[in-house]
Amino acid sequence: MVTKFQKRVYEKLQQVPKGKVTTYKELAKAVKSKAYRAVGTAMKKNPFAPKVPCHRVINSDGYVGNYTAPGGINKKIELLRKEGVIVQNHYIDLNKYLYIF
DNA sequence: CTCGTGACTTACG
DNA sequence: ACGTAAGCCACGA
Repeated sequence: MVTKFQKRVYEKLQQVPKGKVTTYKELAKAVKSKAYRAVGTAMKKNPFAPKVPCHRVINSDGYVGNYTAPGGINKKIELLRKEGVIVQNHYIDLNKYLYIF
């Protein structure tokens, strides 16, 4: 099922424009919560894909993180590059691509 | 209700 | 700088 918490997260995530990314931390902050891990769990579920761009969510350091969908982490990077995001060795330049709500 | 798990973060040695 | 441990929250069994 889709919990209220997840809805909030997905809604915020949809605000991230193409060519930009956000971090689990920022996303959690955006929903006034510190459930960084729960955010990750929500992405894993992602009942609204591809409506919800879960591939635009990365770790606070710029590391792409994980990705359970078919294709794995590699696919995630592909998608990001297609959107114009430069990804190097699983890392993204937050100063250029981090989207702040 | 309690326990275990995870697409995380921060602190410490 | 790097690896490990602890802290965190939400969710399913």
